[in-house]
Amino acid sequence: MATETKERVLDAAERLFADRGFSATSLRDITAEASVNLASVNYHFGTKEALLASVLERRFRPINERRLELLDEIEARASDQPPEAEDVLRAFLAPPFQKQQEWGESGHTFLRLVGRVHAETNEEHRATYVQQFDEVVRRFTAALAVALPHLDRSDLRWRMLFLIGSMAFAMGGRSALITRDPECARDPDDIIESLIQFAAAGMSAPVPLAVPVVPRTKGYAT
Amino acid sequence: MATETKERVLDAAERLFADRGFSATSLRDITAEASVNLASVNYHFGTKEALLASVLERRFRPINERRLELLDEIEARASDQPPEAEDVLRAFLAPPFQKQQEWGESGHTFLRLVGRVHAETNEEHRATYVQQFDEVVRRFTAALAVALPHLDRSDLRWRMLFLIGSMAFAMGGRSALITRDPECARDPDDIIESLIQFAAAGMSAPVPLAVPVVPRTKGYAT
DNA sequence: GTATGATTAAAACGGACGTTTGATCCCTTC
DNA sequence: GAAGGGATCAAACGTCCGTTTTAATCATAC
Repeated sequence: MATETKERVLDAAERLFADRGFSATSLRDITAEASVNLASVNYHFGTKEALLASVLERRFRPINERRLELLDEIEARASDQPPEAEDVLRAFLAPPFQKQQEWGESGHTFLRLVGRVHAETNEEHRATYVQQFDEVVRRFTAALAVALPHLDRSDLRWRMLFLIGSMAFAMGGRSALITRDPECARDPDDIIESLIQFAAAGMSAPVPLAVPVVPRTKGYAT
Repeated sequence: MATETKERVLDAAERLFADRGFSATSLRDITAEASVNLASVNYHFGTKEALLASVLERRFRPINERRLELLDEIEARASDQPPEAEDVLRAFLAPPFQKQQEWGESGHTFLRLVGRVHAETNEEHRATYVQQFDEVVRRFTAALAVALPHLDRSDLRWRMLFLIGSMAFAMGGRSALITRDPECARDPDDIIESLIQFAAAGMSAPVPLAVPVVPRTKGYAT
């Protein structure tokens, strides 16, 4: 059956990419793990690169759809006043963790992969998935700009970068910092709440008065 | 000259590992970039893995020494009362960015590598550098536990994970979120300050169960 | 000048990689 | 039950990998 083989390959690739990274995982590893023939990857997906894109898209599409859905609700509910920053952050941060719970074990595997993909700076690889986030980033940046009017464009962008870093590491969740201490184990709902507390406070933090209101000119440094 | 070849290899490896990742970079890439013979890597470093360890150690040792030095000062200065969380965070976050400025271009390259290494979950690779952070993590965890007494052990660990995620992404700094917008360019000193604001607020955020929800003050200024 | 030990150079090693190829299977459709 | 076509299979393709080997080079001490 075609669909079964494709699913098995996707599952195995997701697991191995998450564990070892893209380059360090061979198609032979994947097909052995999936108990399918080596050639079936190229038959069904074309190339290894396209396989990675499929792995990511299978998970990210529903996550990003859910994010935008929640943001739509927030903006519809408070149409004339600015939305609460915490609500916007929740709409952004919660869906991956909730989908993880839906998806069970392979959902957890996927979150590790996400953390890894976020660190992939390779330009070619990045192009394969960056567009998946394009609309999400644009919409949430705009919503947060309204919810956090004390941040200028640059502050907002940088804090969003910090936010995404926190999220990526929370998703990975396998840092020795946490895993070595069984007392620190948490289920996804608690991680979401901790992360939202942290992120909401960080995003809402005042900016020091010294920061210039005037846009920074080029070559300002040194 | 022995030292010159080693340095050239370390510089090239640092640059290429940062750009492409460990597995995706071949020794032939590195030696071509460094204009040295292929065999010199194995001669001087033994294996590719050991080369990565050398690349990381060359940068991390002075950074972590500086971190501990600053923490020593803080703890000596306020020997009987708890230190300020922001000061502790600054001692942890500032050194990599300051060293980057000392080191110039290759310092910037290294920061990208750090972001990548933090996402490396491969167990064998991790073991090669985790011990470099062992004392740093232990000391700073203890200091933050004193500075932030409203956090229990688990909260503190998780927030430190979020913190390190923010730091790793700030170090990478090449996210499309930032690089696509020249207006958002910042020099390292400003990045440090932004990151410390974000991190201090996030780490200090109240814990919902322990403390009733504090109405968020719309912090426009201090 | 020559011996010596460290460094560089060139070439080759076996193996693993992503991908392609034809043959073969299996299931649908007539 | 024959035909057709998508799916699977074992095998092989050429390439690149990390590492090793062997020879040449260099500086220095005798």
